[in-house]
Amino acid sequence: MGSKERLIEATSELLWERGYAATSPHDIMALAGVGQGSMYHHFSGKHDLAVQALRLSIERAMDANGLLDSAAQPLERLRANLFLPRPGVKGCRVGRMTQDPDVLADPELLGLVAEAFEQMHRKWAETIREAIDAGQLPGNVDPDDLASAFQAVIQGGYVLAKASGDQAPMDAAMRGAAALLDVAATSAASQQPAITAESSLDQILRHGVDGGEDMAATPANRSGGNRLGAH
Amino acid sequence: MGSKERLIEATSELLWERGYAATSPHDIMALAGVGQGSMYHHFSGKHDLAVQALRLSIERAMDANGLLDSAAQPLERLRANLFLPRPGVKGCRVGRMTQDPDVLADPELLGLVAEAFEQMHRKWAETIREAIDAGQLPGNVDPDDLASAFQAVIQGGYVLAKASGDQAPMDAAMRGAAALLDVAATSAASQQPAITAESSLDQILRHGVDGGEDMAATPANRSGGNRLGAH
DNA sequence: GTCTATACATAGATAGAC
DNA sequence: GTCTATCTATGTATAGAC
Repeated sequence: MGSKERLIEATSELLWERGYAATSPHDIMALAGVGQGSMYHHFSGKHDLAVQALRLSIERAMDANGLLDSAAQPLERLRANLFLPRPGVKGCRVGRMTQDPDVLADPELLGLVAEAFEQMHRKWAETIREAIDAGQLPGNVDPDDLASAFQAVIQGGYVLAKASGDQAPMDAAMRGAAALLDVAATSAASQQPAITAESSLDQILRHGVDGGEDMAATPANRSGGNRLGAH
Repeated sequence: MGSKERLIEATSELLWERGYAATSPHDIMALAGVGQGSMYHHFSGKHDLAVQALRLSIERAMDANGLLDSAAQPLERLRANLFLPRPGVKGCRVGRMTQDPDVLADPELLGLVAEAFEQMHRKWAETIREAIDAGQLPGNVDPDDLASAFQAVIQGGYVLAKASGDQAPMDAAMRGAAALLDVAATSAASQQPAITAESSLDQILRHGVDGGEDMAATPANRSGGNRLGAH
């Protein structure tokens, strides 16, 4: 690995650990093990170095979330992505940048971060749409809103973990989000059957218990079978 | 307002806008309109100033979330708190601190942040417990997990808003979280009635519509009924 | 209590030798 | 391509006058 790559790697690490504003060229050179001459030969300065390092970090972060693109059932992809191992206490390489004043003031750096979040949002929303289409989630939730909520719970999970110095609150947040997702999935699965079952009860009550016809083949029966099959 | 108060107010604002590491004593003095002599007379240094300013910020942030302690129905308090107006693009005065390297390295500052998050967590969890006890949320969700999820979705909402420079993604995240909460509430509301309805149906089915023998009361039927009750 | 003057380290970048 | 030397501005704090 040449000096240039080592400098990019070092910058990427320091951007993660200390952010942009608090990282000095001196820190980078020390971690990369190169002198000032090399750094200013390969890069125009701190900004240039940060742009290239951030591109690398974002590329890696997107790859780590490739699970959303897998071939599994959409609902399962959502759950699996929530429970992806994430280094809460170290924080998010990308989300971290949003709190750095010098990043916010730098259109190029901020643009990279914004684009990354938009791209992840599209992935989440697409998978949620598939889940709704497959009847795995209720049709009355907005996929874009839900996508933002999942992005937020992950980013916020990092914040909780860093605040406490402990992974536990982030894991708890993911479990809480997954629990709500499960309730929604159950609701979607029971929606059609539940309505049917209720109306069949209404029918029975309306027609009387000894009315007679078709009992075994009631929707209630099928609903039980469908629900088992759905999961 | 004396120099001391002005200095604390100015520090509080700058901690919010630029964080701790990127805020210099010079910035603070300029914003407060006082000289160096005043600052080092009232405070031992930057750290001391930050501690007192952060205490103030936290106090205000807790007050802003006092809604969770209101007398309204617990579920409504949860929803209302999600939809509290929040300055997404400006970020969270408290959560912001978790991304500052100099805060993470300062036990006193980090301790204040950690304590604030714990306190908010207790508020959320307590309200969620009340909602479950009131039958407004399903009994099988963990209040602590759900509390962490709500804290995270808010903190993450700030991150999304700062990344995009737009309040919209944060609002979307809150709507998404509220939608999941609503599904859970609907599920809880239908739970008790559902059990009753289902068990009455089971009874009808078990005793037979035509006086017959248990044909309708197959395991498949009961499993469908039980699942409605259990979830 | 508040001011100005001063001190010392670090940030970020340039110059020029090898 | 890489190194050391140098430069200017800023961060953080102290000294001492008023």
